[in-house]
Amino acid sequence: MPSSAAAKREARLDLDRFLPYRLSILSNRVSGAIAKAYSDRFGLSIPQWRIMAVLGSTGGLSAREVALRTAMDKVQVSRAIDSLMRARFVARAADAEDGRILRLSLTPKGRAIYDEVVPLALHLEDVFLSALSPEERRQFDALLGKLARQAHLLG
Amino acid sequence: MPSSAAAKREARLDLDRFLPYRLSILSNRVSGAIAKAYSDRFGLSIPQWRIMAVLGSTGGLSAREVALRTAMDKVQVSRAIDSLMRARFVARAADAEDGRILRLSLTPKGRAIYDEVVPLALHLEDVFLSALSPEERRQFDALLGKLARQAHLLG
DNA sequence: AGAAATTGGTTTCATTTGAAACTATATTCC
DNA sequence: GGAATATAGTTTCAAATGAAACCAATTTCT
Repeated sequence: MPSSAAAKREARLDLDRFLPYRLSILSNRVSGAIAKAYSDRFGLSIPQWRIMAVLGSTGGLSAREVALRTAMDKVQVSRAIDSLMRARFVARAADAEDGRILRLSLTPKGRAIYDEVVPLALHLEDVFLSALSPEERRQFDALLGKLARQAHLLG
Repeated sequence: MPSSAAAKREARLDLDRFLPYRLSILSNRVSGAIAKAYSDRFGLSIPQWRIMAVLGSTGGLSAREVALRTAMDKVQVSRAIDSLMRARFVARAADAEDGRILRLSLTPKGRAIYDEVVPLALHLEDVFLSALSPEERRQFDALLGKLARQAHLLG
């Protein structure tokens, strides 16, 4: 069933050349650097910030919809929302039609933080990507898209 | 201080286009799929497997060296080694010169597992990368290298 | 030589995490 | 209409995690 690279016996695997591993290291480094910036300046964790990010561009989502968009699980979302509500960054209101659903949105205070964090986020992305030329960025973007679709199938 | 993309006011940020986020999702999906395969078939966690992987290609490393190569922290390494030793996949012996150091290696049993897992790992990598043409794989490899170096600076 | 500082590795403790159980509302099926 | 099932969201409990404290062996400095 393996095809090309999978050798016969005495197979070797060099972690430094194993793409899933390299991807994981890179992602952790980048997320770590960003998490530190958010946390230092705004006291936000990555899950908290992700929720702010989706609510900042689309208000009125339910927790479940937030979970779908952020690829977080519902427990994590529930807990992050809890802390964001205690910090008064996020508010919620019952849905008019479905009593199980709570619609979430940024408070003015939350919006103010959002407006500060977004430029920081974009700046960090920019610094990270400054290692690539514009053409390379487009390539990377496209390749990431293809791989994401592929990974979706494996999942 | 931000430069290009960081807009003025009413800044928006679409998570789906934010590269650090996309990278994180992709990496988690891929690692998750691989972790499941290792765990289902061999009962190995990702940290455990990473240690097996480095010891498989270079025996006689110390825990510290393993930690360096795998980008894991020393607590995590210590614990994973503990479990691998209980499973008799890994053995260790005191270093002749430095009494603090314990040199690690795969046992025959560990080597046998390693020889089974490597083809599986390479196969999964292959399936994952089958979304890309050979040329695209080379590109992705190169871009990942550039970004890793860049991320190293930020870290 | 011996005190002080370093380094390899483990343990402790508090926090984070996720799976499964749970509550409450909606929907489906008879 | 009402029992059975499904869905939104929260809570519980056990395991994974990491920072800091810790132990032991080594090196450095005087």
